[in-house]
Amino acid sequence: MLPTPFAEQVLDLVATIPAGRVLTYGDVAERLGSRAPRAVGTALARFGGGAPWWRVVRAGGLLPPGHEVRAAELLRAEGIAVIRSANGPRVDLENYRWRSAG
DNA sequence: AAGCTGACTCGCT
DNA sequence: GAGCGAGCCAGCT
Repeated sequence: MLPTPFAEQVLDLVATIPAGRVLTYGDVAERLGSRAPRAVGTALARFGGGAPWWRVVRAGGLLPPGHEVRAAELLRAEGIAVIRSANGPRVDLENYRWRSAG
């Protein structure tokens, strides 16, 4: 399967996220002028292999379902503190959320 | 063309 | 703070 144009946009943007910073699915979608965070997740699920998918987290800083452990390790390796909560591991968006345009 | 599914999000309890 | 339900968009069958 070839990446859809939307998926390519997602991968391209995710690739620009600096190490030590994170973005939410909603942020990625919004930066692409879209309102489909779910499509962002799908794109990373299918084609995220070559992109820093762990820098994309759910709203509230929650890690991607089914990839919490893997993402937590990679994030910690970049200096991002992963906090454990009942609903899953999460990062502090206030401190690590990436803002390239303010 | 119509319907189903999904690495989501927001509002309420 | 944590759990449940409805809403939205893009892709696939």
